[in-house]
Amino acid sequence: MRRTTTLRATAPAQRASATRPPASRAATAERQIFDTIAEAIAGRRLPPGTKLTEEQLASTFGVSRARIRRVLLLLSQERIVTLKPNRGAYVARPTPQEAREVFAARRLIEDDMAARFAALPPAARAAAARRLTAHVERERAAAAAGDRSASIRLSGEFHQLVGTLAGNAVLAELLEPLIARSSLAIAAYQPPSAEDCAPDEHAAIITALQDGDAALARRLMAEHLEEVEHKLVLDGDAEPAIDLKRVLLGA
Amino acid sequence: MRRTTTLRATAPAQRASATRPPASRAATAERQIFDTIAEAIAGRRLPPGTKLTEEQLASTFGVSRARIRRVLLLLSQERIVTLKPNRGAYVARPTPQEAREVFAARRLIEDDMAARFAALPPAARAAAARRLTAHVERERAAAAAGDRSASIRLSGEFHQLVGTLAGNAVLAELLEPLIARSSLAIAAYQPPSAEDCAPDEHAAIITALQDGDAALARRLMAEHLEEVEHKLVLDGDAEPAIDLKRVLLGA
DNA sequence: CGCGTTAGGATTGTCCACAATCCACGCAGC
DNA sequence: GCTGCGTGGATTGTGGACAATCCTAACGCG
Repeated sequence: MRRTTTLRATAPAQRASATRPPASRAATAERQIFDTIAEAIAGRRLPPGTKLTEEQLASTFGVSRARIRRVLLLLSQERIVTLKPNRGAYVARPTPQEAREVFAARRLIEDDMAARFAALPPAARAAAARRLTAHVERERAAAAAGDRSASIRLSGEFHQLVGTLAGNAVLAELLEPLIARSSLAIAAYQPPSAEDCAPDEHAAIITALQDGDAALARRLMAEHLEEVEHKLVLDGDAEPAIDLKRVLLGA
Repeated sequence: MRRTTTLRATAPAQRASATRPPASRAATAERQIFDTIAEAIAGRRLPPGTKLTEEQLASTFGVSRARIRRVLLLLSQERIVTLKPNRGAYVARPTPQEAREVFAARRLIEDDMAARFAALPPAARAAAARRLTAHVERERAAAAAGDRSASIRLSGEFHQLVGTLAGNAVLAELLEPLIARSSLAIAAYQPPSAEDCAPDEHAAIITALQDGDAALARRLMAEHLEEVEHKLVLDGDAEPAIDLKRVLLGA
């Protein structure tokens, strides 16, 4: 037997809000599997291109293949996983173009969210800022402990949290897969030398949000996202197959 | 046998781009079913709350229940359909809050798209504007023919087309379910007296886009969306169940 | 007469076995 | 030695059967 891909069952943070206490047992189990895989991908323990065999996942989580199948379908809907017919599921590899577009979409949405957050009534704003501050503390702790995977996850969750607290749930839902796709783009295109997203920038954003300084918050958020994007190497080396075709057509 | 819900098999416009000519036969069949149902919902032939029985859908489309099941899962991901565990699938009924948030998200995204479109290089912009104009012609024809369902569908497709032509595919993907959800909100909250989206407003937007007048295009687009939203009656009458509870608590 | 209870029927959820598809390897032919 | 073509093994896709769940309605009891 070949060495199976490691998928440690770290219980990830609950996704969205758990409305119903009991809910459906099956549905929650499925969500846990979803979150575990999504988190492993976002945390870059499963790099782009990794094959996700149904059987392996089924035995890993101790469930039937049918359930894995549904989870993979859901993951493919978020563009985190690519489903090739009769070939199986693979961790998605965004194209440079797609990566740029994802970041553009994030800038648009998160700019609006920053403005929205800053416009919150003072009391709610203060409470929300406290939650953000507590979150950044956890980011700092993970960074200090050298836990790279946790750092990455928490950094994404920071942005998600800003969106959730900003008060438009629909926009926050749209943001969620974009953050995951960003992480995928980073995994694919960030040179190993570059540092990840520092908690300090997040802290600066919080200060602006807390003060209700919408203009500053938006500027900092935009700069923060641009900085992350600019660390990526998105030019050059297109797909080898395409290159080949061009060579043949050009020759 | 009871009268089955009418789901005429009008072949809807191809969704996104059909990259591969053969592709997977099953996948395309599934997409067709998806599109047919989605279009029936968006066209308000299936109003919010309608029960979507797996068996009925399966026999209607002549496929197995398993495939219907996948389609319903996908539809529920787009928030067009609500999946209640052990209860089945229902056409979603957005809350007033959700409806407002959907329109807010649309304003944000479509404002950006209008700006993007207006900033296109002149040649591409002219070509794109021609496609929009051709589309509005079809809207006019449907309106003149009194085909309400087609009018609604084409009106949604206009916005989708602006997004597609504006050049950010990721944003255009995000917009798609938002348009469907808008249609659902309209079905739920627009009084029967109100008129639908008129093609003339679309034509005015096209002119501004064509001229590269970003400021005007953005303003017209924003006004257009606001007008649609303001026709809805989103205040008052919360869920009856909630009302009951409040009465009991208050009494 | 109203409420709680309990079968009945229908619908959804799950699993399992089989069919279809595809890649990798090996082999003949040039 | 390289190219092209079958064959084997593994993996995915599909259908059908069965189990679990829930609503409806009738029934009996207080």
